[in-house]
Amino acid sequence: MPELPEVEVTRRALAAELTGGRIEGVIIRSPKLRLPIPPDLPLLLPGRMLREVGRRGKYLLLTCDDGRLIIHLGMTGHLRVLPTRIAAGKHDHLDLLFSGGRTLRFNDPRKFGTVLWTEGNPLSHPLLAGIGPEPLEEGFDGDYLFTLSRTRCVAVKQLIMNSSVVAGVGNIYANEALFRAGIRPARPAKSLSREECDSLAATIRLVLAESIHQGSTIMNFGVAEEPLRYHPLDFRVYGRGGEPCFGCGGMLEELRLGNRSTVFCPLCQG
DNA sequence: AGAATTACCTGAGCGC
DNA sequence: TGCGCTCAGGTAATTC
Repeated sequence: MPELPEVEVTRRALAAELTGGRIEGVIIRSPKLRLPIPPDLPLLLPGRMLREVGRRGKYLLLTCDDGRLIIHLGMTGHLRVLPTRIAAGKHDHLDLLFSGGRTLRFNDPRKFGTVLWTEGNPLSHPLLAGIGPEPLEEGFDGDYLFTLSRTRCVAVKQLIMNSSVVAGVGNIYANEALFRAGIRPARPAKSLSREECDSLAATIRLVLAESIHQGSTIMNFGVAEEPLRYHPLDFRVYGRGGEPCFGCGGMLEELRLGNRSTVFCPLCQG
């Protein structure tokens, strides 16, 4: 599932491929997403140039003349740039037809994704206004985490997955960051020391940056026949419950926190 | 305010 | 082969 690194890799690819392109047509094949695709996109978008591709958390912001598309990939959504017109398939919801014959295609089997249009300040849009600091930018560090966690009894893993606390940390990277910081996921957030908050913030930044870097090197964005390859990393704990810890060889344990699969090493994560 | 719960959705993997 | 079941999980909305 796309998490922040996958969204960032997608952002870079879209920016490289489509910045400066003009939207000539819009085809809504299936508007039915959790939030429906606005039916007036085919009237609104043609003639506008794509100026910039930004990101806020896991939301992509496709800034056009006098407005922008807000796109979230949900659990199973993906975007592809097709070099030519290619017949649509199952779960293809939306095509943006660009100048030069290229198509930006949005596909999402599970329909958790989002495509919206806004002409106001995107950061004050209801979906984006309450999102916490970007983990890779100024404002997210151990000091911030420490201060914020003093009154929180919730498990630290749930805290860092809360988008109002920090943007874009999903289940995979929450598991990975806690393992690499040596912190047990079920620890009450308020029990973390200042040093542990420093370590956790730094580790979140590290695992996200690593994955963005590796993802960028294997991007195959233009290949129509294949799904985008994400996740170049072999995860150290995610999906490995019951298997040996790479650190100590002991068996990784699995439990559920906030109804999310949680894997950790009982020895390495004190 | 913080925390817990639920709804949304389909494909994959499983046991039988 | 196929049926029915469980699981995967980001986010918003709802409730406590």
